[in-house]
Amino acid sequence: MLQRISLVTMAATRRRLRSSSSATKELLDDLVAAPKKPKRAPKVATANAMAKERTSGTRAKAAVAKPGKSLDIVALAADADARIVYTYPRLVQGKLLKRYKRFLADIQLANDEVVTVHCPNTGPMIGLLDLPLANVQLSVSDNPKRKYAHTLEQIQVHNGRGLEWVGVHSMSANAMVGNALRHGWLPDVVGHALITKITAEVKHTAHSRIDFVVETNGPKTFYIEVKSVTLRMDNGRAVFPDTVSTRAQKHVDELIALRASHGTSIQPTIVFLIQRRDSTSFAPSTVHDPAFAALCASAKAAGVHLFAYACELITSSDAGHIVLLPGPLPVHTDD
DNA sequence: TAGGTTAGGGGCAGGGACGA
DNA sequence: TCGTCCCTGCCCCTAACCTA
Repeated sequence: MLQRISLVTMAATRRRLRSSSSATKELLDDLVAAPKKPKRAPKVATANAMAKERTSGTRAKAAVAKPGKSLDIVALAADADARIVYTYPRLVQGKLLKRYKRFLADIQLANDEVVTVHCPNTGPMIGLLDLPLANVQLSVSDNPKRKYAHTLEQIQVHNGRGLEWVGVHSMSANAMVGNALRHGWLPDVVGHALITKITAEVKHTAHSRIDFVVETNGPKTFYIEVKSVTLRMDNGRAVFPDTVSTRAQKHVDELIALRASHGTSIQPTIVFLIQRRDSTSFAPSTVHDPAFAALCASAKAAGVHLFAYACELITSSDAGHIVLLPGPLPVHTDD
């Protein structure tokens, strides 16, 4: 029986979340828990545990999904009041001097030391680089193999009304959605049936993986693709992508193909995770990638579900966590 | 032939998955 | 345990093509 449901007690969960030194590690260990072979301890940047592994290629007819990583399901949503989906055991503040070479940024720390950090967002980061010397939050890794110990996690932007933290770690969105699924915080996404199994990174074609496959005691299996959203327009609407993304187009195309090949036995779904709290709705960007927006409209018409959730960074003195905000937000695909 | 434009491809950093 | 593969997409370099 593949079903694995771990019972996490309320006290234990709260204890874990309070323990800043181990919270992230345990959360993420749980998130990617392997049945037998324990994984090595993830570092802060282990959001990459959910890193997508896809290759370009022709869209083959959906094959039988191959098993990926099984995720423990938290039967008792002990910390449902907090809805913490991600924890940074250690954060360092600084000011953004420049971002360059796609993966790098120079940051001035509080002691005036300038460090080069890894920037885990490969996009143009439109709207995030406007403020000179913007405040940033860095996570710190003790992995000796890393060239740069710091990872850029959050940038503070001005949204017209005030300062706002925006998460830039595009791969952490997968970890956040994974945790939300485990805790049952996305009932709109997977229906109200009992989740029996969550598998991450499931290979479903010769060249493609889906972020999550969620099985329930209902008739449908949910195939969920996660997209990280950082850009917000002046009208309060979050949009994705912020540049032409043929890869994102490909992913939507794959979900449409899944729907066409499997009918109603599976439910292809896209979850747009907005890594900021100041958005009131979401839309695929017709400005930055009209083809993607058109594909999303087609996908919706074909039966692919689109959801958008926002989250918020809560910081303490030198740590922080991400809280999933109530949702979903309205998704507009018709304009 | 020279200059400008466009297209294509590789490199970049980090880390998980997978196979040997 | 280790090596390899692959993901992200911008940037830069080179090649191909077009025009004057």
